[in-house]
Amino acid sequence: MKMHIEFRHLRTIKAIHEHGGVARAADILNITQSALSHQIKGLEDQAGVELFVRRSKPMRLSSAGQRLLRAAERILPEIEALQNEFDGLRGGRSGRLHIAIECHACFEWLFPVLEKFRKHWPDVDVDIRPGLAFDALPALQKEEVDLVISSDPEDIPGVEFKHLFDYESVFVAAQSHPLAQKEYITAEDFRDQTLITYPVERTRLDIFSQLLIPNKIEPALIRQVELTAVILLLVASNRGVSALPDWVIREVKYSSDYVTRPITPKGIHRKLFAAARETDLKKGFVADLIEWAGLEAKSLQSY
Amino acid sequence: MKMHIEFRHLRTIKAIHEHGGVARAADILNITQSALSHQIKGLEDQAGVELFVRRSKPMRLSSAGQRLLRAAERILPEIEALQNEFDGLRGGRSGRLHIAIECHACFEWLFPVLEKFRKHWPDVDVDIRPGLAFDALPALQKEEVDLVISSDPEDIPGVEFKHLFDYESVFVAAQSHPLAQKEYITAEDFRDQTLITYPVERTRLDIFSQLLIPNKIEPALIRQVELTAVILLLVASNRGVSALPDWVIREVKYSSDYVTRPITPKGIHRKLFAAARETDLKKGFVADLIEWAGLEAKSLQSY
DNA sequence: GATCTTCATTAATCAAATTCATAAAATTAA
DNA sequence: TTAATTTTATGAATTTGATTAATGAAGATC
Repeated sequence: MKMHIEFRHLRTIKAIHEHGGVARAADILNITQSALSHQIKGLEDQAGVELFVRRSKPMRLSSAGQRLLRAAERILPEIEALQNEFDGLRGGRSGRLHIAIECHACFEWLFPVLEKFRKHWPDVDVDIRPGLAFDALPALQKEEVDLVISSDPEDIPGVEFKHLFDYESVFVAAQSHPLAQKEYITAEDFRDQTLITYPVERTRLDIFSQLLIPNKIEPALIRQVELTAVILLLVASNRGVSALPDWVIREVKYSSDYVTRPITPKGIHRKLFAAARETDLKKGFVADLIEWAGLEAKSLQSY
Repeated sequence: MKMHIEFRHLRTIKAIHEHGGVARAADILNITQSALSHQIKGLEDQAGVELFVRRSKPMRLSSAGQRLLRAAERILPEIEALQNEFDGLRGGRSGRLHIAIECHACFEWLFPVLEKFRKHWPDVDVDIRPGLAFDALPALQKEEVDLVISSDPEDIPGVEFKHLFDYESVFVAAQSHPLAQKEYITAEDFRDQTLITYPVERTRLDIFSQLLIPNKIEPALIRQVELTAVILLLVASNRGVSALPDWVIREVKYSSDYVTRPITPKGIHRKLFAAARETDLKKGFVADLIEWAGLEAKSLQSY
């Protein structure tokens, strides 16, 4: 009454069927014929079912045996794929790279990087997860995510922040907008404006975290828009103002009817980092992605 | 460097994930915590991959571990279903009943029987296979098929023929047909007729095996038609004559513009049998099907 | 900081898969 | 037909490897 079905049994059934006989199967499986005979007997005992028809000599699968064979043919490839995947994982050829981005606009430059990445590391399972952007760093520690794009480095054991590039958060408005006349923009200037932002928490928007929250200023109206191109469109047609990373504006040029101005006399300057677990940084594909992200960033700066 | 992935490992991964921790999982699996620890270590060694993150205490699945979990959740239900199926098989509740029919017309009375059967034995995998009707008996021995409906019992070891019912193969023609005047039909009568038959080999048609072949008579034309109703339609509209089991004609009455006559003075009388392996005859569902087939046959006779 | 969990490790034990040697049954060849 | 060959089954010995018990270390929790 012991002995469960094991992979060994599935392999046995498959081999016996494919090579027509226990002896031949035993050869293929590098095992004695006796072992297979015992194995089958054991399996038939515990299942309480005849797996083979023994009327004629090279014994054939019974109907129950055929049912088992079908299961084997579905299950075995699955487990082999898994083994291969682990082999690839060990060799660093395959793996998982789930990226959490804290900065919404980062889609813009991340996509071309991921395109290149996909080509070079086809066996790596890439994904972007903007959803859990809030507590991305804990998720990184828990291995729920493998890379975080963030502007706020923290000192977390086991997690390393790699500097990607610097950027400036700039004010954008239509050419005809009154504030377009000013040399630079201040917090006060936003008080009676319609501010267009990405649909994320305020704390994750530079304009709030760096300017409006410290100065306790609330814009007249906030309008949330998903796509960068649409934000710029709305700004150009004077439906509001916005604050965006400088490279976004250089990249997306659907209209030139807007102007940019620094925010505060010195401007809001920020850095962007890629955070990954130290153990993962040794992996080729993680290192590559970070390197390519830096390169892509540079090419954006050089306009 | 030994140890393959086994079902035990899949169950372990699943249990650890579901119950959040090795100790709790061990409890569920009726095994010591130590055993699981060893098991995981062994698996990680052979896969060469860390399956768990051990940074924090109730340890969590790593990305590789999550991949393994996904596989486990696909594979385990499959093997459990198989176990249940075998349990049912042992109890005679489930099983396979693939039927080969040698007589084409038998569809007619077999379908209602199978309807009843399906209701009483929902876990039995029923199928009709008219395709391999030629060498059905060898297929029965090889367990490629489980029941054969045949008119020609043979003495095969391990196979038993159960008598179902007697029938007569009768001649059918339009009322206006010249042969409709005769008391009975002879082989000679077919020489200048268009004979309508089912699209199967001649040897499997009573009219050929019992009359035309022994008498070396060839009909003027043979037309093959699949459906019984269509055969009777064609006969009624005088496009040819046919020979069918008497119960078929009683059953299908789309037209009454045809008459039936015995073939030869005594008529062609035949018996129909169900053949099954002796070992299967003990099974409840096989016995039931044969019994119900007999009953259905009787109800056909009683018109 | 003391206590309680949770997991890892070592050595011993125990179960079961495999092997070896051999028999039995069926198939094929002579 | 017998003889030779192939194929599967069996029993006892062996080896493998999974499990356990006992204990230690490292977090977590209060």
